[in-house]
Amino acid sequence: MSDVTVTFPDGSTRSYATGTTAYEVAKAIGSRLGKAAVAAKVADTWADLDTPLLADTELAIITRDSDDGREVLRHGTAHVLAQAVTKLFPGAKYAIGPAIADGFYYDFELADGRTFSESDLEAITSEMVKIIKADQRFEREDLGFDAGREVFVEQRFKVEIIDKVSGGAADSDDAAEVSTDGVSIYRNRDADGRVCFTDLCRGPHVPSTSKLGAFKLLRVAGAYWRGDEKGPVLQRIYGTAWEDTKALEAHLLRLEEAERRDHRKLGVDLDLFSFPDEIGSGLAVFHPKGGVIRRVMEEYSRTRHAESGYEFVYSPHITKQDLFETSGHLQWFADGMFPPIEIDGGTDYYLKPMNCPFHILIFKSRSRSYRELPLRLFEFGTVYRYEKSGVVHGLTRVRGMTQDDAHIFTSRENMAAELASLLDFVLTLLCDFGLSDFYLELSTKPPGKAVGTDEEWDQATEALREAAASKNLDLVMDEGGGAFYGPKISVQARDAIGRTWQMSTIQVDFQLPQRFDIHYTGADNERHRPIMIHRALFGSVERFFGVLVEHYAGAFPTWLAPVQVVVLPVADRHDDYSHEIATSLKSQGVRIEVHDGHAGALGARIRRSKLDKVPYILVVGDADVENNTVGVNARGSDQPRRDVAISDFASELLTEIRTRSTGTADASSAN
RNA sequence: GCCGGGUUAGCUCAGCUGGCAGAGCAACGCACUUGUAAUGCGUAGGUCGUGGGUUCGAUUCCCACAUCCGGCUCCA
Repeated sequence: MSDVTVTFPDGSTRSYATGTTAYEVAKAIGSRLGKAAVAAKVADTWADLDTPLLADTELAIITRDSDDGREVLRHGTAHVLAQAVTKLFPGAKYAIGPAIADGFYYDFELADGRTFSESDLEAITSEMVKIIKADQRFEREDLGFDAGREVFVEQRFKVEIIDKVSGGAADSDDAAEVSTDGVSIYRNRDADGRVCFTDLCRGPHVPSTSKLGAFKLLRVAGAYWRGDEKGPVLQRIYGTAWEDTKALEAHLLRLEEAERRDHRKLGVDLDLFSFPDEIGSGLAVFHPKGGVIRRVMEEYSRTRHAESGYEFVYSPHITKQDLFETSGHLQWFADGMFPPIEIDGGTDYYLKPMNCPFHILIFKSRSRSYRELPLRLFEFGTVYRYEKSGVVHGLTRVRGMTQDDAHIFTSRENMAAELASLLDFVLTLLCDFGLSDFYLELSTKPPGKAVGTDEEWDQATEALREAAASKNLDLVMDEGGGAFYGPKISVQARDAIGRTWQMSTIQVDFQLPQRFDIHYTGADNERHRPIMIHRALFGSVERFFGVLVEHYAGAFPTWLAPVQVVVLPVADRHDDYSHEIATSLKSQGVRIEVHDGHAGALGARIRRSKLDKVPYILVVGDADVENNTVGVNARGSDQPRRDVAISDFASELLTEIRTRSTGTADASSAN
C-alpha cells in the first residue's frame, strides 16, 4: 500500500497509509487532539473527520475550542434543534440554520400557522438533550440537484434553495447550504441505524451528536424568509453553543453583564432620562442628572469644534416642502420623514430629518470666495425621523435626536486633505470620551436609491477610501449602504465589553451642491462648484449618550459625572465643616452635594451614593474638623483613605477633572 | 411595518381556574446623631396602560388602540 504525505499547519510533514481518515491522523498525533477534533481542513477546504486522505495534502485538525471549531459545534447544534422541532411539532418545515456570532439559529414554519412561545423552549431543550445522548452519527451524502429535490420533496424551503442554486443564482447565503456542482446532505442515524433527520447542508459536521452538548436555547423570534419583508414570516429559535459548559457559563455571564449595563435600565436607576408615553414613542426627555452629562458633552464638543475652525450656526426645526424637494429628501428619504403639516390649506411644512439643506442656504446667502474655504458650519441640530414602530430602541434608535452636525464646503483639490484631518479630529474626540478601539466601515452607492452618476460616486468613494487607509485602522466594506447623495465612512467603536457601536459618519457629497446650484469664486475669477462633506461625530447626541452609559456601566468618569463628590457629615456637629468644603469646591466648578444625617445613618448614606455611582464620597468627623482633613471613599477602590488633607484632595480632584481622566472607567470598578 | 411576549404604587414584583388589590425598596413624618454599602416605628400612595365587548359581577375572558421588550426589516 502506498503512503500519502500530510503537511500540517506548522509546516511539519508525516506519512500515512493512503485512505487514512483525518480523524485517524488526529488520534495518531495525540489522544487529546483526537478527542478535541470536530472537523478538519483538507487543502484549506472544510471537511468531515472521516474524510479519507487519498493524495498528498495539507491537513489542519479543527478543535472544538477554536473559532472554526465552535462554528462547527454551533451548526451541529442547529441541526439537533431542527430534529427536535420536527419531532415535537409534526409537519414543521425547516428553512435555514446557520452558526452566527456566539451561537446559532434555525428558522421554521410550523403546521397550521402555529408559533413558538418561550415556554416551548424547555421541551425542545429536553428533546435535544435526548438526541445528543443518543450519539447519532452525522452521515454525509453528495447528490445531484434532482436527487436532492427528491429527498426534500416535503421541505419547500430546501427545494427553493436547491432551485435557486442549481439555476446558478448562488449568493453568499446559499453558499452556506450547498455547493455549486450539486448538493450535499447530512443524515442523522441512531445506534440502530435508523435515519432520524436529514438536512441540506454544506458541512462539515462533528462525527456524532455526542460531540455536542454545551448549549442553551435563548429566545424565539419572527424572521422573514430570506430577509424579505414581503416573504413569509418564519419562526426563529436562537441559541448559543460552546466547547464545554465552562465556556457556555462564561458566555451567559457576559450576557448578564451586558444586561446590567443596559442604558435604558441605568437611565431609570440613575435618574438620567425617560421616554414618557405621553410624549410619544422614541422621544426622550433628559432629567437634571442626564442633563448635566449632556451639557458637559456638548460644551466640550463646542470647544473642540471652535478650536478646529468650525463656525456655529442655528436653523429651525421645520421648513416648507420646496426645500426638501430641491434637496431630494422628499424623493429619496420620504419614508423616514414625519408626514407634512398643512398650513392654511396651502403650503406644506415638514419637520427636518437632516440639517444639510439649511446649512447650504447659509452658504448660499451671499457670494463666496475661495479664500473662505473650507467653510465649516456646525450646529447641534435637532432632527426628526419617522422610524417604524418596531425599531425604536432606547436612546440608540429614536424619532427625535440632536446631531452634532457640520457641513464642510471645500474645493475638490482640498477634499482629500480635509477628509484626512477630519478623521484625526473624530478619533481624538472619541478618545477623549474614553473610546479608543475603532474600525472603519465604507458604505458605497445604494443601487436604485441614489442620485448622481457612477463616476461621481466612484470619485467620492475613492476619496473616502484613501482617507481611511491613511489611518491604519481596519476597513470593512458595506456595499450599497451609502446615503442617497453620497458614500460614507462610519467609525465603529468597541466599548468596555467588546461590543461595537456605530458612532461618527463622514459623507462626501457632490450632489447637493449641484441641486442647490451653489458655487464660489476661485482665484482664477471663475465660478466653481464646492464639494460638501457631511459629518456627525457623536452621530446623535442621544445615541452617543446611550453608548457612554453602557461603556461606563453608568459609572461616568469624574469630568462627566452628574454629581462628582458627596460629603457625608458623621454627625450634626460636622455639618458646618461639610458645607465649607462644599462651598469651596463648588466655587471651583465641582459638582458637590452634602447629605446630612436627615438622609439616614452613615452606612445608608454611603450606600445611596455608591448606588448612584458617585466618584468620590467624603466622610468627615471630629478628627477631620480638627485637622482640615477628609476621609475619601473613591468609587472602585475597596479601601477608603482616612485623614487626607482637604487641599490634597482638592488638587487631585481638580486635576482629574481638568484632564478628563477616564482612569476609573474599567469594567470591574463599575459597581 | 411584520412575528412573538408583556403592561398591577416612583422602582422591582406577588395576585390559582372571573367575586370590590398586596409586599419590599423609594417618598413623607417622628424618634435615633451615627467613622465607610441598608436604624426603628409610623403615614401616604393604584378607577390594575386606554377604550369597547361578554357576564349578575372583569385586574382576571374577548376585540381594538397606545406603549414597552425580544427578534426580522431598516438605521445616527
